Amino acid sequence: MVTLAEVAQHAGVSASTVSYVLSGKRSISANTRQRVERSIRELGYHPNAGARALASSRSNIIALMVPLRTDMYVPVMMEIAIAVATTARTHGYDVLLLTGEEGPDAVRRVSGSGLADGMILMDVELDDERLPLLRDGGAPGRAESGVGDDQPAVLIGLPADTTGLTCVDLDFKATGALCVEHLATLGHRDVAVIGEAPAVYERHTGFAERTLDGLRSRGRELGLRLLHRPCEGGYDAMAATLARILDERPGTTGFVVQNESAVEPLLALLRQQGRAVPEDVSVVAICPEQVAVQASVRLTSVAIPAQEMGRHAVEQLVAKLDGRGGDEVVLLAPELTVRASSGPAPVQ
Amino acid sequence: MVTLAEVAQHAGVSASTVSYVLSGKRSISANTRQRVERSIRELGYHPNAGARALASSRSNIIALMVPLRTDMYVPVMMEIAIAVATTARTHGYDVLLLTGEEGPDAVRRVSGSGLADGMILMDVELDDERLPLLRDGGAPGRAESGVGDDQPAVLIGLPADTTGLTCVDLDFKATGALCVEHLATLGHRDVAVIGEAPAVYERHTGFAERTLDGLRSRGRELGLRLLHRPCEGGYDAMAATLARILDERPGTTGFVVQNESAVEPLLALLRQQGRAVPEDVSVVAICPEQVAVQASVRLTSVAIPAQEMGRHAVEQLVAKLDGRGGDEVVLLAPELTVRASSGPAPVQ
DNA sequence: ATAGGTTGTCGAAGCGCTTCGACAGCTTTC
DNA sequence: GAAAGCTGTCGAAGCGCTTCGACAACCTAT
Repeated sequence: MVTLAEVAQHAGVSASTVSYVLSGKRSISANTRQRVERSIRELGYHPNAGARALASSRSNIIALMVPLRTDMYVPVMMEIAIAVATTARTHGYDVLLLTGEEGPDAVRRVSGSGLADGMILMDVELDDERLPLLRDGGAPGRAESGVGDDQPAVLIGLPADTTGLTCVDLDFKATGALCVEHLATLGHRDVAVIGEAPAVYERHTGFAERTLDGLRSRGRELGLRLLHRPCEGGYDAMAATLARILDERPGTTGFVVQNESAVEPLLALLRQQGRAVPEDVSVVAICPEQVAVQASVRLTSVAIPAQEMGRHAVEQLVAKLDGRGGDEVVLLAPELTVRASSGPAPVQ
Repeated sequence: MVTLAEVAQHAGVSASTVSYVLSGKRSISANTRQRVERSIRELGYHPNAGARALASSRSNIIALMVPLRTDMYVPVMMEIAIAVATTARTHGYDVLLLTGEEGPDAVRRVSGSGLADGMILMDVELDDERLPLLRDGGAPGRAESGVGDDQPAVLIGLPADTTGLTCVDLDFKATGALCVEHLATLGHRDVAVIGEAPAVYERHTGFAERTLDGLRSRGRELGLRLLHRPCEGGYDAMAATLARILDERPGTTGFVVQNESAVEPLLALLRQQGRAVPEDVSVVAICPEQVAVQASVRLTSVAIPAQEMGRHAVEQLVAKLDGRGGDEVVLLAPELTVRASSGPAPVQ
């Protein structure tokens, strides 16, 4: 293991000079800098992370807490995680992967031990247990949580109460609104919403409820008749759900699908029943681009901008860590792309 | 920030005593231990990770390098990553998430800086650039790589040359063999293999080639006629591939699918062409369980034991870090589960 | 009773880095 | 031409922990 001191000796300068070359926190003459850089290269020096963290009380690590369950949106989660890791590196940070398993304890552990400088939380519930630990010392007094030095954090997702929190998310309410608008414009009156698995709603995951809110309130304004049904992924569950929907509202011509693992089953079932897409029924999905273009019918969809969310979250967090306070809540505007799965409602 | 010294003072003992209570490396009287533990609880003490790493030259962190690309097996990757994180925690380790982007440099950086105690690499290519950095100081002399103190590592996947490396993987050769055996037993003679995207083969990812090897050699023994076609995911690509296959071998009655994003398109296309599954054609998939049971036809499949691979990898690595050298190469035995997508070959 | 073990605790050194204050040698300013 | 300000470098303190050797206090075996 090469140390700072060895580099210093090799370059004929003091240790502090090498440190300043590395950090750029004091000016160094071009000459000295070059000698030091050369020594660093020749000796293959890498600063020791532990020593650095100890001396500077900065670990240059961001913790990312991903959901443990894999019952939804796996590709989205993965894409976010990778975007976070990649973006973090461009800012000189590494990423520590935490699972939701430990819950609030993980937050305490990481923040107490100085393992990470800040954290990014995914899969935030409306009233998440971890939030009290993250709010910056706002209203309820100091000793509210035990984490005195508030842990800089960014949420991907939106809890019920965002005071004192920084959040990044797709604007799911606008997303819902956009979907029904599109269908309404095409003349559809009876629209069914294939939602996430019931468990997702029971958990009070914000995005599912916000989407529904957007769908409903805009749907009402536009005079649509909306039927919402949660649905587990897979063919069988979708078959049952579809049967119920068509039983209740035989005139349904528009579908909004939020559960990506219900998309392909739905298309197959519709085909099987002789309902042509988009001639007889239109389908709008809320899903990653890739799913939309790879489906058996190219789907009209609102994309979930996973990468952008990950990138944004990191940038907000880095801004916080640098003392530049970022915005509080960033909602990314949804974009609907028209593809081959939606068209004018059939004349009755 | 509570420090060791504060805990020591609060408990009326010396700092080293507290340290020994924490590490258990020396015996401590029950009385003292309890006093110290009480102080730790009352003060909410968490050892500082940096200081600990510096003093002990152990970070208690495992680095996990995931592929940057998301062109294949995303759910598998995610499941492995989560299993790694979860298992690591049970051994007192945290997980650092690295993307393949940095390549060999990431290995050098992490191992040089002491950021992690060991690493787990996924998506290993047959002749991976990162391997020379990981082989323990074997044949080619000391200065072979620049990483003198060899970085303990475990690969998930199998490179061409495994000397000096610890690897965990599904036995893909046996997997391929198992698939053709199943089809042969059912009386199928003409079998088509829907492979991964061409890029996966060009990259010389071990598992794809090993599967093919197993399929071919066992297929030959059983007297099958095998046709292998790489295939991008999605409906259009699958349609083109299927057309070519049926054009070339109209008598094809068996399919082995390795690309999970080709599964559903294939089923849809077969249905569309009036070929019933499993009456007219049989389909065997190599995919995670979840995909197999959620498909529109419950698929006969060989499962990819993602969780088990992740868990195994961590356990091997922890064993290495504890000085108990693990096995060198662990190949998990494949298991074929018969479901509704395979049946006797039609009589011609 | 005495030499030799155990057991439980402490003090101090040191891990490799950052950072503060000091200062030598300049240049600028009136 | 002295005061004031830069610039570039160094030495030393210290970050919070682990770990080694020392040693008091006790417990055996002779």
